Amino acid sequence: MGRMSSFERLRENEREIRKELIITAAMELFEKKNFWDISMRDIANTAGVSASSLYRYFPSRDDLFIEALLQDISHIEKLLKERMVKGEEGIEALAIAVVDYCLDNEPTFQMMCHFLMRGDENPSVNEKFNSVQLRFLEMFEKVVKSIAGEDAVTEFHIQAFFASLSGIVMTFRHFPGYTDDERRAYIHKLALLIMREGGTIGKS
Amino acid sequence: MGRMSSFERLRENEREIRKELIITAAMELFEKKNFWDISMRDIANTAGVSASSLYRYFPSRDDLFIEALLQDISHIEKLLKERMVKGEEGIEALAIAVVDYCLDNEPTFQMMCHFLMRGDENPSVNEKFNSVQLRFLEMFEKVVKSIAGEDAVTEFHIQAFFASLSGIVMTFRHFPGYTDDERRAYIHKLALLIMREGGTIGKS
DNA sequence: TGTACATCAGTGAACGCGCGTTCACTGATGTAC
DNA sequence: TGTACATCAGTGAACGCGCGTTCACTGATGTAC
Repeated sequence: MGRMSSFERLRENEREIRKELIITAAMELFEKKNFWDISMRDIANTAGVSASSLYRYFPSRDDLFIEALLQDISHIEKLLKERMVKGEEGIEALAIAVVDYCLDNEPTFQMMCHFLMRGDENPSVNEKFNSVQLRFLEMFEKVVKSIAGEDAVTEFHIQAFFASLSGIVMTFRHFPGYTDDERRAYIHKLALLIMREGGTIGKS
Repeated sequence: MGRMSSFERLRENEREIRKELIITAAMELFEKKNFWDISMRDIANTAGVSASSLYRYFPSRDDLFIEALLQDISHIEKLLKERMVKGEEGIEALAIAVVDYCLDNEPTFQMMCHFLMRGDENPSVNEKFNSVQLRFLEMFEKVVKSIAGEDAVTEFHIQAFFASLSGIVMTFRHFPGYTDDERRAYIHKLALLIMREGGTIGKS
């Protein structure tokens, strides 16, 4: 960044605050809409600015949402840690917590899947998402190790583990013929199955 | 359907054949394009008809692709069985085969994820996709049981199992910093981890 | 103190695009009597 | 055999939409001298 006058720093701060406000507006919309149905105009309206203003702060819609995703990481981390402190313990409780987060924050989950699926297009967006993905996995690693101990688990296990959970959520999130609660219970069950007995299939 | 004259039956057959040709055209495009970048006009051009003609056969784009997905099921089933016959054996080989299919047929995988993620919108499409999803899972169940035996596995295991594989593929399909081959090897590794030692995390 | 200039947040209007889909129509084929 | 009618595949042109994004501009604030 180099030297900055106090004024410059102040302006820079204000700029960051405004970015923050825009992202907050976007995340408010998550309570009302699908990730895919949120337009730049929606976000602008919610933030109380014009659509063109958004482009002063984010080069594109994708860039904006990547930053929202970045926010979510710390949000999730905090939430998981809280749940762990509250007496729920062990990797299995963590898995349930992760699943619940995905179910209770659909647009975040949609957003993540969106970026995972589109591995092409704008290279700058891609690069940003890649680093977000890495931070995600690091965050999970950190949380798992704080529960199971430093050496109990390899990086690979953790990765396989969280990727599996998202697959289960994705596959059964709208499974037909159940109420929301039943679906959640079902997903919990499958998640625990993976955690506990993944390896026992066909071995008995 | 009731009684049909021979002429009516003939016409009905021709109609089915034309539908087939359209779907084939769509699947040809899978070799060139993303699922999301294939437009009705693209399909029409490839099939050698006008875009408006497609609507004589399919009420909407989604309906068209659902039928393509339906085709894929039998395609995958055949392919998995072939691989199993060729001497590769066991659930683990099956997992690798499934992963490979997803990696080698990106647009099919994208299409599946697309419908899994959009659990709203057109209800008729939804209903169709739900039945496709059920058939998918039944197909996997059938294949697994033909390998591991009728009673070796529960429905739940199989579901958790395939959902996990798709999660792993989705998460690491574009993981940065690897070549395609390395990525594939990495995904194989994670898939096998889930199959073999899912339950051992944090238990040692 | 005043004047000329630079910076930047913010805006309304418009661009440009491509999409899925519909519409009114043609022309071929078969049917009824 | 001929005539009137029904059915349906197929089409080109257009609809209608909403999107992300850009543009030319205003107005406030700070800076240089």
